[in-house]
Amino acid sequence: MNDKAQEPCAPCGSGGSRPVDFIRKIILDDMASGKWGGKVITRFPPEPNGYLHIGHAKSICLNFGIAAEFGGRCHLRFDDTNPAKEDEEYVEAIKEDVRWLGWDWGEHLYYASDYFDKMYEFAVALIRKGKAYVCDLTPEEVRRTRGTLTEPGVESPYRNRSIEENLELFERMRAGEFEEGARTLRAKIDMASPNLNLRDPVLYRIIKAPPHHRTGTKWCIYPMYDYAHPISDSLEGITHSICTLEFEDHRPLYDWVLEELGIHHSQQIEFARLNLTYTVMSKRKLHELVRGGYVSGWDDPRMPTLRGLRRRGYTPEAIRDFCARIGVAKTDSVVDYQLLEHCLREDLNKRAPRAMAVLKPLRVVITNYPDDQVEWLEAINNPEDPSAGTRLVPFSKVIYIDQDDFREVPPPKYYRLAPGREVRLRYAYFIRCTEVVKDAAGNVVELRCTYDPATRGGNAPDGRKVKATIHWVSASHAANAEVRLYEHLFTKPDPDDVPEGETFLANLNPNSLIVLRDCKLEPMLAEAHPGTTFQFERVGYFCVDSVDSRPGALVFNRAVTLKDQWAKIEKKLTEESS
RNA sequence: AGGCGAGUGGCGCAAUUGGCAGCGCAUCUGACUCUGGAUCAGAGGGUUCUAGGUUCGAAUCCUAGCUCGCCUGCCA
Repeated sequence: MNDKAQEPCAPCGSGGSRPVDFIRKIILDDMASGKWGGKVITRFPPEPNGYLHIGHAKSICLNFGIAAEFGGRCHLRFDDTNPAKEDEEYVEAIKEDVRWLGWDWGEHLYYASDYFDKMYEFAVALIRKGKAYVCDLTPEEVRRTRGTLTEPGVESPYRNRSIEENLELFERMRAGEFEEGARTLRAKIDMASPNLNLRDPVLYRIIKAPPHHRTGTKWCIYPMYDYAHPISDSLEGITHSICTLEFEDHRPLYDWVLEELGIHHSQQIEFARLNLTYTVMSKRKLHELVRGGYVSGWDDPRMPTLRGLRRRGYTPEAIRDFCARIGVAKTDSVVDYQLLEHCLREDLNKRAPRAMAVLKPLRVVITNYPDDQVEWLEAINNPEDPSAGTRLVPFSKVIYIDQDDFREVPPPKYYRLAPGREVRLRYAYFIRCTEVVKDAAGNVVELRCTYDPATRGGNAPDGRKVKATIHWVSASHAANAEVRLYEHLFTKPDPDDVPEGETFLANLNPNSLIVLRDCKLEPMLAEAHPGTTFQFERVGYFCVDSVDSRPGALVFNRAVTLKDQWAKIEKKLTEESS
C-alpha cells in the first residue's frame, strides 16, 4: 500500500516555499470550508494509446503531488473507452513510468471499462428522463446539422422519439443489431447552444471492429469521453478532476451529466499543458517520429517521453523538481529547455560519481616517464559527496587527452595545453608540451610531453600554478566505448515554425545524434551497469545505455553537458572575428 | 463572427486580494577552485497588453478596445 502518499506534507512541495498555485488554492479553500469533508481525491487518467511524456509528468506530479500534500489519494485510471485506438501494450508501460517517476497509486488502479455496465444503466436512466435519444443520423449528417460557430444547429428528426422506442433501440444497439456508424445515443440538450459541446453530443457510438483489450467482445457500443469521464470520476469519489485547458469548453457537459444523473459531482479544474522549447509534445507527432524512423523508438534518448528521458540519463528527481519549478497556471506557455537541463545538472552534480573519459582521443607520450611503469593514483569519486570515497586510476607513459584540450595556436583566453605550455593532468602530474607530431596531411596525431615527477598527485611543491587541469586516460588501460552525443531533436525553439506547406519534420536537427567511436574511458567504467550515470569530468553527464551497451562493447549516452564557460568565450571570439 | 479562457523583465511563475512589482531559469561581472564544473558575491533587464475611469494610492476594481489560445470527431 501507499504509505508515502497517505501522509500529509507541506502543500508547497519539498524544498522550501514555492508559491501556491491556483489549484492548490482552490483545494485549500475547500479544506477550510469543509466542502468535501476534508477529503482530497485526484486521478491521473491516461488513455492507453501511447507512451507517457514530460507533459504527462506535469499532470502526474500535480495530481499525485496534491494528493500527497493534502493527505488524500490519487487514482491511476486508464481511460480505455475506444478499443479502436487503445492497446494493452501501453498499460504496463504507463504503470512502469508512473512508478519510475516515484508515485504510487496503491490499490487504486482503475479502468474506465470497469464502469461500462454502470454507464449503460446510467444511459438508460437518461433515456427514461427524456434526456437522451437514439439518433439514426450518419456521421456526415450529424456534422451537417451541428451548425457552425455562429449559426445554431438543427435538431435531429429522431430527437423526439418516444422513451419506449429509445429504450428498445438502445438495447438493440447494445445487442449488436446495427452496423458501426448507423446509430448513436445522443444527449438531448440544446442544438442552439453557443457551446458546440452542448449541441446534443454523442454519448455512445457503435464500435465492432477490434475487441476491447479488457472487455473483449462483450460490448459493441462504447461511451464517449464526455460521458465516461464524469461518471468515472463520480464513481471513484474524485473531488478534484484536474485536466488541461482544452477541456474547459467541455466542463458544462461534464457538469450536465453529473447533474442529470444526480450522482457525486467532482469539480473539474483546468490548467495549461506543458510546452517545451525545441520539443514536440503531441502524441500524433511523437507517433509520427517513431513510425517514420526519425528516431529509434519511443525510448530514443532524444524523445521527450519518460522512457526516452530515462534512457538519456534523466532522473525522476530531476523531472519532479522540474515539474515543481514550472508552476501551474492557465496561461499557455513554453518552458525553456534549459530549465530542465538545469534541474538534471543540479541533481546529478550531487549524486553522480565522477570519471575520466576522453571522447576525441589525442595520443600523448610522456617522454621522460619510465617505459613500463604504471602508477595507480588516487582520485576523488565525488567532490560534492565525501562519502563517495576515492578510487585508483592507472597512469603510464602513453595517455590520451581530449583533442579539445590542445591547440597548436592557442586563442586568447585559452589556457589548456599548447606547445611549450604546462598543464595539470587531473590527480596525476604536471606535463609540458615539447613536440607536436603531425601526419602527412598536417593533422596533429600525437603530442610529446615531459612530466615533472615532483608534481605527483597534481600538487607542485614549489607552489607554481598552472592555468588548467585536464582529464586523461592511460592508453594501455583504457576501455573503449561508443559515446552518443545528443542535441535537441529540432533546430528551432518552436518546431512548428515552418514555411507554408511544410511540417515540423522540416525542422529536424540533422546533428541531434552524433556517434563517437573509440572513446577512451578509465578502466573502472568497463564495469558500469546499464542505466547508471557518471559525470565525465569537465564534459558532462553520461549514462550507460540500457538497450545497446554490452560488456566489452560499451555505449554511453550524453544526458547533458556541463556548463561550459570556455564554449561561450570561444563563441564570442568567433563571432567577433567574422 | 459566436462561446470559453489567458495577457506581469528574454522564458516560466509570484505579489498577504487596493499598499515599496518579487522569485527561478537565462544573460553579464567578479571571487574561489586540482572539473573553464560546483560554490560564493554582485549587476543589468518592467509603460504589469492598450486607452480611459474610480481612488490618497491600481498588476489588482470599472469601461472600452487589442492580441493570443481553445472549440464545428461517432478522438481523448
